[in-house]
Amino acid sequence: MHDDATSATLVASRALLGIVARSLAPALSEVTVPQFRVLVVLSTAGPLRMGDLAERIGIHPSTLTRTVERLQHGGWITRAESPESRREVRVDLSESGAELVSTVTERRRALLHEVLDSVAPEDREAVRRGMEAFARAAGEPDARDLLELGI
Amino acid sequence: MHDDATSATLVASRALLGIVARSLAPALSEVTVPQFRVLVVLSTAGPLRMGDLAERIGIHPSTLTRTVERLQHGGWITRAESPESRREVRVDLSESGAELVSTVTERRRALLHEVLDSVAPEDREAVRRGMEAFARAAGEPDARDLLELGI
DNA sequence: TCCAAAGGTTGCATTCATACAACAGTAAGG
DNA sequence: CCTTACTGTTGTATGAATGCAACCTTTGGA
Repeated sequence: MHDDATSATLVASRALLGIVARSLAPALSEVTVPQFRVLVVLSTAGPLRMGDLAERIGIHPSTLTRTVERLQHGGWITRAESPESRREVRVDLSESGAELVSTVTERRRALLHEVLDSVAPEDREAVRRGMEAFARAAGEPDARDLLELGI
Repeated sequence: MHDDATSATLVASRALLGIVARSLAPALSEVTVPQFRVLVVLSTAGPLRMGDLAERIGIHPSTLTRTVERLQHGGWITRAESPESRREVRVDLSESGAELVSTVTERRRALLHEVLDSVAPEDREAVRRGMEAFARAAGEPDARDLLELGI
């Protein structure tokens, strides 16, 4: 019965994907997708130990060592001995790293705003209400799923 | 003025991304993202010559040669001499390849349907109308943008 | 004090994507 | 015909992600 809504949402999802992709583009010219994943996790979870970070992302610690090495070299993160234990390594976003992530978010927001500017005024309330209802029904997406796309 | 709608859309976009990611997961356990890109282009554009395909995806022809080699080896595409000119190579989806792509689309549709199932009935019309209005305002996303995400 | 567990890193090996340059075969125009 | 342009592939090189196994440090417990 709500196949119309499904189709409409499918189409809208394509449009949204375009926006997401465009918001991501500048970041992906600086770092790779797996690298950006690391930055995103750090930006939402805060500083983490290598092991925990690897665990969250779902990669082997040795892989993370190399990726983090590259990120540090690029100045996107900081790596320091943990204050608690000298064998633990604490990774955190650098200023540039935090900025890179927030650039993406802001750009996405700006692009959305732009689109909504061109929504017919009489439809705007439906968009707000529809999107809210949809988000409510979908619930928070699993972080693991989002990471798959590097987001 | 429509900041509420922007925020709502931003949140909804995260939910949608989760769905897109989940719909993509099974395919990405079979082929890589760049490989899937090739399949998607073929599924929308139909059979193409190597050169045109490389052009659409935006990669070097020699890169495509290798990627196509892997896809053919996996049985996802077919490669044949063009009927028009013996120096041209015509690439097309195999049955498995077409199936892989449609699996993703169908899965996405199913997941969306499921979410919409749990939208409060009184909101359903708003979702449909809102999504339609949004998609209309956003327009067709640039194929280049979508490819960025491998979609 | 000494040994086992915890936490990371290094060595090593693969796979993939990527591009450039050089090349081979084919088509088309003169 | 013969030369030039077109099409795609091979040779070569690089960089990134990835995992496993071995290893070094540091902790913590006995």
